[in-house]
Amino acid sequence: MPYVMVQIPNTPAVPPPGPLSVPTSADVARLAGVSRATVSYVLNNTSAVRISEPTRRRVHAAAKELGYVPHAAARSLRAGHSRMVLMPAPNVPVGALYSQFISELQWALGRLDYTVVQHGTVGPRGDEAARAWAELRPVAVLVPGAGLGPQGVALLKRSGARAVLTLGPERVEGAHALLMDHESVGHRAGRHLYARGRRRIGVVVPEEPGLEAYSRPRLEGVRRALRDTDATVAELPLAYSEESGARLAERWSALGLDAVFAYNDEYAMLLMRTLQDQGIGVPGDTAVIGADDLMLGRLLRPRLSTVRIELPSARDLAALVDRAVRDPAAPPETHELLGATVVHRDSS
Amino acid sequence: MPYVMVQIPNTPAVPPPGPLSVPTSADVARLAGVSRATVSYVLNNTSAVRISEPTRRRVHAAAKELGYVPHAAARSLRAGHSRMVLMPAPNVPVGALYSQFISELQWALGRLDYTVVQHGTVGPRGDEAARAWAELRPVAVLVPGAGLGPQGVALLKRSGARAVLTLGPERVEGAHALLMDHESVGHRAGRHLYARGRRRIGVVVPEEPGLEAYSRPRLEGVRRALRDTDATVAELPLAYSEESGARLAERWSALGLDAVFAYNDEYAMLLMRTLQDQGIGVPGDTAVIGADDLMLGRLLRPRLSTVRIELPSARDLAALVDRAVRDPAAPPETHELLGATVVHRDSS
DNA sequence: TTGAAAGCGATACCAG
DNA sequence: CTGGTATCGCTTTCAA
Repeated sequence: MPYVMVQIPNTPAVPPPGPLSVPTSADVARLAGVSRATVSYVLNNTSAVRISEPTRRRVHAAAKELGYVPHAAARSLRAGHSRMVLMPAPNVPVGALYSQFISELQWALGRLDYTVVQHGTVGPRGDEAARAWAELRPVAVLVPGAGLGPQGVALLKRSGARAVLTLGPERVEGAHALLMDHESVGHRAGRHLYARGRRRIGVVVPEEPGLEAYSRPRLEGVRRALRDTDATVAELPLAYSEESGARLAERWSALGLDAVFAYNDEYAMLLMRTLQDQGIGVPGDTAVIGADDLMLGRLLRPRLSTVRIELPSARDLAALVDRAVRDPAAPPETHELLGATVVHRDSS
Repeated sequence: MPYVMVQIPNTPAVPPPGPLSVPTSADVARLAGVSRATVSYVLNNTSAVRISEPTRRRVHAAAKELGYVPHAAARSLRAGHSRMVLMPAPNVPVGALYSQFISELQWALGRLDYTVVQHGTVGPRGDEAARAWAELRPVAVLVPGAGLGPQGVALLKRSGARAVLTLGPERVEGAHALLMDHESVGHRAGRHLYARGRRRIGVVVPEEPGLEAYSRPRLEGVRRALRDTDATVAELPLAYSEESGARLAERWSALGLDAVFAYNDEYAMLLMRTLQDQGIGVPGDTAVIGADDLMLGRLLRPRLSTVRIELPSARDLAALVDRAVRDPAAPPETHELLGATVVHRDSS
């Protein structure tokens, strides 16, 4: 004989024991002897509704006793929106400068009551990753670097993102752009070296994958600075290892360069060391300039010249995100962040 | 006369136009002329159900046309679980070593089909933050550093986390522990300096907030190494700036130290530079040893001695997370990650 | 092979 | 002041 399973709606005969099941607002309601609606009102301090003080206390007590934590997904499903700002987690080793910036940005957005999540993306292609990001229905997406194309932006917006901001070398259709003009970093370096009388100029290009987005524009910037001059530019692949540095230094006299822009301060330190070990004088034989203005550079001897990059203030950027979220219809803004300035020390 | 609003369930008279609303599976179903169930079957390749090829194609076409992206929150709400592994985003400037490790871990967990989310926490207190993490109902939580207490762990578990792992100086009740034994880092350094004949030993303690979790154990390790010997230990507060370094160096002869463990390689570089600028010989007058074995140290002259820290392999750690998730009932494991070894170069 | 419907957890209407 | 209930988007039995 077939039997029928009868499920009593919303009221299991025995409350499921212990840590086996996660407490819900219904559990809190049951324990407090009120309805789920009341629980919701109390825990969210809904001002449109007055709940008596004894009831409030019972609800709070019940919630604490059960260790109740609201379910963010359920809440935002119901609400139709969240306050999640999504950023892809960097998948290349990223400098101290940048991680610091991320931290500050998180803090600043937190002040505005946003929650920042960094999503660990598998593939390097932004437009595919955009799909994974869109599944989380973030209210805003902040994408550093290149890789996100117009269709990625469109996908995110169709999925409810009220603002998409890119932080990178070029504008992307439909997104607010914070142009980090790495080309101008190279340009400043090239102009500086030229002004110092150098004419045969090398540019370090890191061999580590994932840095092309920065190294290419920097190289192009140097090229542009020296176009229509009597100076020449040589591209110098270099991995961040002593061996690679030594190999480059050995070839140095054959290269006949009198100056080098070393991509950043860390590569500059590596190169300076290996040049000095080869008996090549800095800045006498070869001038060296880095970028990023790390503490590191000030500690080297000779002190390292560098191109300092002014990152946008985290608070300003957070405010921009907030404005964009509040007014999604506004046309995408473009901000030029050209804070590249040469800090001339002793190595150039 | 009162009027009644009749809402036709699930079938708005006019499909909402354009990008105003986010397409749902119901929209896909309507466009493809099938039911929502069928859409779900097709898009998830449900093997228990056979769907005719023409239907599949219609569904896929409709999904693509609408730019449909499934709603992760709704899905995991229904499913009752997610594959999200949550980590707090570091809120202190963290070394290159560590960011590299995070990247690899994300990749390794991605291979196991987990999604890693770094949550930007506001307060530094882990137990309060735990509540915010719990709202996201992650399947596992991976917490570096100290700050998460037993009640934080309990809260996360009650909220459905099948595994909580801490990556830090000490065990936490209820969580799997990967003990990063910073005390032994200090111990190795102290023993090394003692063996090299040094007796008046300084230990740099960074003044930057947030690093105490690491600097305290390292200091204690040195103390332990030198207990019951004729050596003395002096605590040296130092901020990561040239001025702070210079101030410390000026006091140096008054301090009468013949060796120093400089917290890590970066602080060691700072200190070495300011000592040398004061005419204090390294290692002649004062031996210096750092930690972390950064490239940086090999490029200094004298080459920097250091304590190398073996981080666990990201793949192993990912596998551990996976095991813990699969078998939440298993008792918490404790893994000692004592990979601290002295790399003796020229500065000590 | 496809469709109808229940329900995951939380919120906000409306009625009592 | 409080409770019932529809709803968000999706998956998954159960029926047809």
